[in-house]
Amino acid sequence: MARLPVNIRAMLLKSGKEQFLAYGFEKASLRTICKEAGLTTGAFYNHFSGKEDLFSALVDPMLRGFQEMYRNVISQEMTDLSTGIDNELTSIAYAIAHKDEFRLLFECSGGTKYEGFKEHLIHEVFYPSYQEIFDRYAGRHVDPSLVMIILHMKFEEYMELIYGGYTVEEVKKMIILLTAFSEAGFQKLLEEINKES
Amino acid sequence: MARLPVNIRAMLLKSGKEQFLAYGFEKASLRTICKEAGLTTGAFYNHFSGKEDLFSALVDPMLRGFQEMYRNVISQEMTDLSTGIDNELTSIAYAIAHKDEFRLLFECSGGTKYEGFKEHLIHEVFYPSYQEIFDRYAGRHVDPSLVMIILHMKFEEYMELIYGGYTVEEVKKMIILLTAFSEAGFQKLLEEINKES
Amino acid sequence: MARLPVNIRAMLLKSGKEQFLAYGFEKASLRTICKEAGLTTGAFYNHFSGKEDLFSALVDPMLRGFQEMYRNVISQEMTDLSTGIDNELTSIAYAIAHKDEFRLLFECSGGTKYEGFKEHLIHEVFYPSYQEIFDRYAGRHVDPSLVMIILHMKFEEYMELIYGGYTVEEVKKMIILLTAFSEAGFQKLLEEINKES
Amino acid sequence: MARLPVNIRAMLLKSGKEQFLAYGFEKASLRTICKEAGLTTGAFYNHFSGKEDLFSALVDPMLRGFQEMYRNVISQEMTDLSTGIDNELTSIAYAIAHKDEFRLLFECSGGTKYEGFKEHLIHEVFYPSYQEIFDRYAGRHVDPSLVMIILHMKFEEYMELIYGGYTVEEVKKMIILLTAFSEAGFQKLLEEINKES
DNA sequence: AATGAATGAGGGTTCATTCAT
DNA sequence: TATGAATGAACCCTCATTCAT
Repeated sequence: MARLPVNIRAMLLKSGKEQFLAYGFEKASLRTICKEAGLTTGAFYNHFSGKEDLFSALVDPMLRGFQEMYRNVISQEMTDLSTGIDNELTSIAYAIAHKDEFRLLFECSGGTKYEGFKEHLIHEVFYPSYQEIFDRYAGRHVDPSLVMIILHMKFEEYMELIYGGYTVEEVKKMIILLTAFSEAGFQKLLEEINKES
Repeated sequence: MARLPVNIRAMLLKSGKEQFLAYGFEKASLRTICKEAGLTTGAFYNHFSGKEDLFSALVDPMLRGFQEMYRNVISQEMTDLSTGIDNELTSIAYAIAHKDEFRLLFECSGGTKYEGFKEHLIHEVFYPSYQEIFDRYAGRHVDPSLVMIILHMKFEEYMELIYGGYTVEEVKKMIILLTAFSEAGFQKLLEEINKES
Repeated sequence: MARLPVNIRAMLLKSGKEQFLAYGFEKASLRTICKEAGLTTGAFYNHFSGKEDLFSALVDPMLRGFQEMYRNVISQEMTDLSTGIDNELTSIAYAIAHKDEFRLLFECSGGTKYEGFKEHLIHEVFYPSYQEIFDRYAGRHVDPSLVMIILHMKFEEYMELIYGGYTVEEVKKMIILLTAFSEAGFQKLLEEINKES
Repeated sequence: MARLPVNIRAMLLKSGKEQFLAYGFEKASLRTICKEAGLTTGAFYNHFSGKEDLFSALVDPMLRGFQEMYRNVISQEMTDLSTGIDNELTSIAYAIAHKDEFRLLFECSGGTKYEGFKEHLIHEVFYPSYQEIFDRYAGRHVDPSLVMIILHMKFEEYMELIYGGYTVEEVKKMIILLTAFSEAGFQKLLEEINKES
């Protein structure tokens, strides 16, 4: 019996992505993933070493790409604060191009080694540079709680820009406005803080 | 044999809350919940009609209270914009007082009828009034996408204030600062929008 | 539907013993064990916490009993060498009374925490006292290799006495003869060794 | 692409031996055996007809050699009892030279047609001649149970000599001592038996 | 000779729920 | 009301073997 020349791996990635997005890693059924890809669960293991391996295959390439990109962005940011908007746009454009994988990572990774990635990102990756930028900009040590809250808000802004279904063009316009929003807000915040003390 | 006069229902609610918070609704094991409450799974069904009924019992009272409170708050807000900070504080104080239940609702409700409650709240409850307030304040129709993004950021701000482990006093101070942040940001945003058109 | 008042636990122990003896721990199928006991695999877990728990339940009581008995036997043996035959008989009678459990422990425990128990017994429990008795008896240090070989032979003797299907009476007669065999052999062995050096 | 002139069959035999020795026939994974031999499971079947065929190929040549050798040894033994030690040494030297295959046969053959080979050897091959030699030596019919037990002990002695990691020289010395042990023991045994009756 | 994909049954375990007692 | 045993389907994964290419 001739088998169709379809790329089985690609079909597994496709149905895996669908199921993981729909139910999360743990709840997603490998049986269903296989059924939708048209093979038995036994056959699955000729292509991936297990459920988590499939998840990794969906998420890892994007993750490595993002990390590399972020390294470039942050090194620029630390030397030249004015590159902010361009860098944000670069990051978000990348994320939009890998929207599904981001969602997998942030919202469907419970039970995998990627669980808690969002918190890791915020606390270990973004926060230190954020605090430093805030402190430098303010010329004093800014309350970490405030920094963290604003960072969370910023992160949520990104999420909406990524998941909102916007084109990169639309995102660009919005980022300009939202950056105006954030910077004006931050300046006002500093004024208030200085009034206090 | 005399039984201790403990309130079985209360113990189930307590261990249910613990397990749901720790593992989420779906992954939490009813067996474990019952074991921790000191009874068998069979006995459980004399007190609740099922796993989800227990979850509802944890979340529903708070939810009704919150909805009532929110109705009052929003009706004031619509008639007098200056009541903002007080109303926010009222809402957040309520949420802090029911922190666990909020977390159940927002982060542990996957698999229940409350799944997607956060999105429901944002889109169906908060968004309409937000859009109206923004439009009125701006004196023109503000891009719904922008409103939605800022609403999401605002929501994240609340989340952090609720979950951050702050006292109401600390929250009050932060809200004042963060309101300054938001309002200055919003004014700047309007300026930019008006420049564009 | 009335259930028969059979002791389910006992039936599981019975069919578990059968399957473990027939196929060993790893190859034995829990599904089959349950089927033979007349229940579903799900129900099994109301009685035991898992496959190995069932195995332990078969083997542990006997093991604890044997260890206690051995402690008594060996303390006598170390103070009075002439008690040998009685003590051997005591041990072997115990083992015969728990023949199946011994076989489980020695031949069917691969994959459980009891794996390698026979080697443990020989090397850690029997060998040290054997070496000491031999050395004392010979009045010099006996080659450990020889001691170990003779210990293995002794162990095999016990195995045959246990598994051979003999009554305790028959075993008693045989032990007397086999002890004569061993002791005469050992004396001769010592002569030869002394001749050498 | 030129393939290296390695002998695939030999590599399969090598990795098969390793895996079977390490995990036993049943638990050893054919996949792993093939992987270690550097080919796919599919290719395996061009060299062997199945898992058990590979096992046979490891064990059969040695087995035939041993059987032939044993026939010579036993025919001598039956005509001239004094050849005992030399014959034992011959057998054991053969076994040491094929130590791995012996272990495969005796300890790793569960699930193959060779399962129970040790018992077969003892009961069908060794026992008849042993009984005859004993009877002849004693000048009367010796209790088969005793013969069987002593045969088992003898067999265990051989096992230890084979697996103990000794050189043939060391084994020779030990056999002399152990034969003294056995023969003195056996003579004493006969005395006791004759006393009884 | 070799590949690699497929099979299909089987492995132990967990689950929310039911129900006779 | 409480018990604890039972259900039966689902979970991910492994296996020796087959076979078109």
